[in-house]
Amino acid sequence: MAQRRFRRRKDARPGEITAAAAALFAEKGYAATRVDDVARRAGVSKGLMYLYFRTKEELLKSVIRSFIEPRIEALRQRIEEPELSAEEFLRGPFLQFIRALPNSPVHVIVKLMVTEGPRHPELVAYYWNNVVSLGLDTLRRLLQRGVDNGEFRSSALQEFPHLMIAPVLFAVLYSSLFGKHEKLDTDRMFAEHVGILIESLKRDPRRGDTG
Amino acid sequence: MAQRRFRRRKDARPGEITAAAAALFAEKGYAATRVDDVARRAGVSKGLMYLYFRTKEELLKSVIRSFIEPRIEALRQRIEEPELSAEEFLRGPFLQFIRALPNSPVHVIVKLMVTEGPRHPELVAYYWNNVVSLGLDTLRRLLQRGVDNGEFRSSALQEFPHLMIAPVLFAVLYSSLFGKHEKLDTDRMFAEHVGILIESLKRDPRRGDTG
Amino acid sequence: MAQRRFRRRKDARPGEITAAAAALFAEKGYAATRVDDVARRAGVSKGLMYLYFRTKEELLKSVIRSFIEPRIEALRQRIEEPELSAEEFLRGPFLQFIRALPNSPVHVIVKLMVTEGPRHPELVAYYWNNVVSLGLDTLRRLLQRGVDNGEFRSSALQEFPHLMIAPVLFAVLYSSLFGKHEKLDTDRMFAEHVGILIESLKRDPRRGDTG
Amino acid sequence: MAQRRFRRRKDARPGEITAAAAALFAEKGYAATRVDDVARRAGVSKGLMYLYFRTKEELLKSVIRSFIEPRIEALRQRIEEPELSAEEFLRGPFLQFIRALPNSPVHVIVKLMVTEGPRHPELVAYYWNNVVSLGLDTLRRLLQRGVDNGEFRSSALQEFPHLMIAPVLFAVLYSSLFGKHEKLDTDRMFAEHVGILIESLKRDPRRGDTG
DNA sequence: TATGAATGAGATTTCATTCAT
DNA sequence: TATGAATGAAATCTCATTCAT
Repeated sequence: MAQRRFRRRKDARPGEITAAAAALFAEKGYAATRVDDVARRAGVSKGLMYLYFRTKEELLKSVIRSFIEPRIEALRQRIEEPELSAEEFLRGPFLQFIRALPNSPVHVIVKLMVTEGPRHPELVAYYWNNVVSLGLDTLRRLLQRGVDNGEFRSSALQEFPHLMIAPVLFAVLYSSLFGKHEKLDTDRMFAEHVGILIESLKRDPRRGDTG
Repeated sequence: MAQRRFRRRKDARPGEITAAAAALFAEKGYAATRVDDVARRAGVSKGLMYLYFRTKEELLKSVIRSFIEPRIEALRQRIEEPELSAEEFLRGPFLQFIRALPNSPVHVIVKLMVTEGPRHPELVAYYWNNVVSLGLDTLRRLLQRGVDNGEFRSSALQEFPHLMIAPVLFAVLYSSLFGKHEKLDTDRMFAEHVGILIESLKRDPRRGDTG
Repeated sequence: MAQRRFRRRKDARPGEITAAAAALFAEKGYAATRVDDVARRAGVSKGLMYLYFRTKEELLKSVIRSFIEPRIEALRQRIEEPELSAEEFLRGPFLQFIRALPNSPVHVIVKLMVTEGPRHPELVAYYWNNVVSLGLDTLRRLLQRGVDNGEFRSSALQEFPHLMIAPVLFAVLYSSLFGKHEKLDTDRMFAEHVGILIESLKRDPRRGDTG
Repeated sequence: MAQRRFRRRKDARPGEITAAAAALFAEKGYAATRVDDVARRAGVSKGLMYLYFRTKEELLKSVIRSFIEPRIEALRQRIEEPELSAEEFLRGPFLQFIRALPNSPVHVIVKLMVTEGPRHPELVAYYWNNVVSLGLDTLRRLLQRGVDNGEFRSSALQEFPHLMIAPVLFAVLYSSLFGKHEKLDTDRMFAEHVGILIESLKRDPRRGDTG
């Protein structure tokens, strides 16, 4: 009988609010975003927000979790694709994966971690445990497989797989900050990057050395 | 009996205040730092702050400028050291330069640019013009010298010198965020990074390729 | 047990606040009135004030408008009462109108215009358009009617209807300033004033002259 | 021996400061004028101001006194010019006197009295005693002389000489506020005003009446 | 659930006044 | 005298949070 046409399913609400918050946090930063703004963008009253998130900080945590959680599984699954050689994996799925990142909302979480991380150690720990160390382990295992295969030489990259993803972090921040000044062709840059890595991994161990 | 409230040192004050602000901005972020805090840390009254900086934003701009200005000259001077070969330059002064960065206050400016940049395009432009594009140009010229020398092959790195410094940005942020979780040996990582770069630049052009 | 803090009367609030502000501005002047005072007098929190008026200046403008708007129509309507001769109008409704002014809150707006006008040209323009020039026009039309009637001679008063209301401004300010020193009987003074005006308007044009 | 070329006579200082303050108070109002502004305009350091005027209020009082004092004598002297008939006096010296006012700095004191008077009763009393009541008395004596002469009839103007100067107050404020909207020809308006007054004072007492 | 008016603590900013020099 | 850097109390303004409805 009543007017229930415009009533949304209430279960969608928290997600909608989190999404609105994520967009605004990315745009203006956490501190500069007013709860009012989030409510307006989510099409919800301010009071309702406090029904789902007890404080603004809760909202921040929710935003961060909402970015990490759906990606954990994806990350885990990408790990071993045993049909491919290590080099094929790097030139294929790995390159494809990192190419997608600059156009994805990772920049949101990167910015939030950079700005708010120092005041929220538990978020940092959560992110480190569920994303960073997981990712680094995966890369290490990949390199090890290459070494075991005989594809790759043993190298310091196994200690510093960070170097494999550093350009991704760089590209994400660079594009978001200096996009107006320089349009970075991240696709080609990442291809070059992977090329360099593989070159190094495959080089004749008798030559070259490292400081 | 001592405490002399009026210290009369007009010339030193702006610098002292800027330094205090920089420290706090780095620690807690711009928004979360109260003008009061800066004043207290600088050992100065709140009112005096507004004698030197008309608004909190002016203070931010001053902090950013104070980081950039003294480094512009340093950057310019480091450019060409003609006695060295390009490779020697990379393994010597360049490596030394980037090794110093994670322990320097760069992380302050990186964080500030990431957080406040989007709302202060003129600061971003200033930083891009005076630091970023200058640095990239320098690297490009170095690579070109190597190519002209016959030391290096011609490569896509000339288009993407960004890859040469990406690990620095990475390390700065990584250490500041995850320092508690992993102590990154940036000295060795950077050495490995330079090694990889040179290996790539020197490799026999008949082999290798790029995706 | 009673005091209900939330009174929920959105529609009434702006008016209540404006009224409180008007009273205080009149009493102490705009600059010397603190927003806090207005809030307290309106029985409202400081924060709420800024929900309705974005700055203290907005509040001032609102006060001024609140004085002018309701009077515009009154002014318009008083214009022509065709059953009365021009003289009858002056001795009747006109006299009655100006007699009411010194006891009305006009002094508030007069003071505010005098003090704050110079820094708010748009308010001055608004007041001039909606009150002053309207009033002067009305007086001119009245005089013209008298001339057309044959009641009045044609005179310089038609150019300077200002002279007809100058005593009102005078009385308003004089009473508010020197009320303690001299109690001015404005009723009788205005009657004398109207008498003088009519005497002048009706005099035999062959006699008298003007410097 | 020393550099005393630029040293002003210290006795001129207070006057210079008062003049600067008067100009600024007139322009922006007392409250909106900063002590700093006055110092700058007077070409003096802020500290020095406090040597001559212990508080900002002292400065205000000084400004007001500086306007009143030099005019008291002038007013007294203008009183009786026995060679002239009352009408000649009104059409001559009186008209000339009031014509000068709108172009003089009276508007400064008028504004200051209107705005600051309510909070400084002693200033109001001072002004009333030394200017207002003095002026009204003078006008009353003039009218009395006319009546005694047989020039004028006895009238309510003797009770309300205020009506004789009301247009002056009006013109001063009107010009200062609405000068941009209407350029008032105060010379002609005052002439008309005096004409009306004299007409009334001289009219045949058998006719006319006053409500 | 849902609203948004209302609060109040706390932030930024202003400015008369002081005081070492 | 003369300066102007420095102070601090008080003003304006902001915003996360509450709560009557």
